Amino acid sequence: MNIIIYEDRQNQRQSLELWINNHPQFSVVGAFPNCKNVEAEMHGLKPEIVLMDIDMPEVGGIEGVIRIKELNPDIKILMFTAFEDDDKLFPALEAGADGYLLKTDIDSLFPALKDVHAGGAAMSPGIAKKVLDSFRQQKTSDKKYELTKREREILELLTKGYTYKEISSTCYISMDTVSTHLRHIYAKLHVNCGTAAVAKAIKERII
Amino acid sequence: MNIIIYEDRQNQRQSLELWINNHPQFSVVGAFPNCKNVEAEMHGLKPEIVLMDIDMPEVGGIEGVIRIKELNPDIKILMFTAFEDDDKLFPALEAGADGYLLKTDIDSLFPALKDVHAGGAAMSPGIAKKVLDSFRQQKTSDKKYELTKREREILELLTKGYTYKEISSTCYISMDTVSTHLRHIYAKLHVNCGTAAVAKAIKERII
DNA sequence: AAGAATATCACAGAAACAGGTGATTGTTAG
DNA sequence: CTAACAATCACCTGTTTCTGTGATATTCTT
Repeated sequence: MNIIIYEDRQNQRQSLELWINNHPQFSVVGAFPNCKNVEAEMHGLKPEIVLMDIDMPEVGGIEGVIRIKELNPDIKILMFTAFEDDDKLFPALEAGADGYLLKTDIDSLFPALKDVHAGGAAMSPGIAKKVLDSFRQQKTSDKKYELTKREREILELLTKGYTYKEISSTCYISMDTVSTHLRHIYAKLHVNCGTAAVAKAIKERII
Repeated sequence: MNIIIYEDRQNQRQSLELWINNHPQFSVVGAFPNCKNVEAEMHGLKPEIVLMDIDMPEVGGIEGVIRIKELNPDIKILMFTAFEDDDKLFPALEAGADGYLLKTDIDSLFPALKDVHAGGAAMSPGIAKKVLDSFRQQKTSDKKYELTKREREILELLTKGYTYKEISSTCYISMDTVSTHLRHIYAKLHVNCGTAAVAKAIKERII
């Protein structure tokens, strides 16, 4: 399995390379301090897996992931970094990284390399937790604002872009009643216009 | 570490119990064929981790996760099942499972138990891949409507409930310009009012 | 039976918005 | 260079929405 390493600190890069090359199954075919020339390096060295640091001078790891995945999505990229904060994590995953391993988890490096090579994804447990949480975050509140059935109904029509007039004829009530209901809805959601209400309703899965 | 097992097949349940009890660090304090009485069982046996199958008669594993997490979110739940399909996976994660291990990955059971106990999440590589993919899939339609940077910026402010006036002063542009931008945005999104635009923007993860 | 919550309707003024037309200035890509 | 696009501004008109202040009828709870 051919691997390229991107890591700006020279001693880390070299010891990583040595250590990986010691494993019979893996072979480091290149190691670079940043992603300035990823395109050429991918073409020239044809790695199957890229081990990617994030914080690197000139062209960083997240930009590197974007470029590599654009070039060839089949090249697997395992982030290998000290960063655990969302600012780096989610952009990296969105860019298309196949895994995200913390450097403290170096024991899991070989299994992780095998996992991503097999088409799976590898993540440190804490990272996986963050991903799951963000995945769930969408489905949180529920009854918090205690809208009545009618209010929910009208709010839902509002999110569909209906005007007061359309809502009134859909529900067989007058526009003034629609207006009254929406007034109550705004008060309950602590907003003061339709767009904010719709935003809140959708984000918090009220409708 | 005290563990409860939910697994409908008796021989699997028993051999799992034996095997886990053999490990010095873990102790099975209960094993049941379905989730009919989770509430009582949680109260009586006070487990730290629940190992949860999905397909069980009467009350299944996903319903079990919902009930347990409602009762006490601190109890960690590791799904342990043969199902790899999205129909079971995502509902389980949404319900609040802390990990999802395939039965074929039984080698990873003890590390996974330790990971979830430590507050992390554990997933089989293939499962993690699905989660990452779904995570990314949301942020795809980014270019579908081809909004410009400025348009996205203004749309985002609109979703926050800003009025034209507020947007104009936030962006240091005139209200007429805001109006022009929004007109273009509505045209691109094929809507004709702010609420519909906001609804579409959030639902399709444009902002 | 009284009180609370829900759903309905009305009037009215001020503020905000939608849509049409038209124009200028950069920047970018062919 | 020119055409297309992005971003900006202006004016105008009619419509829609927001907000305040009321009122009535029904149902549900205590």
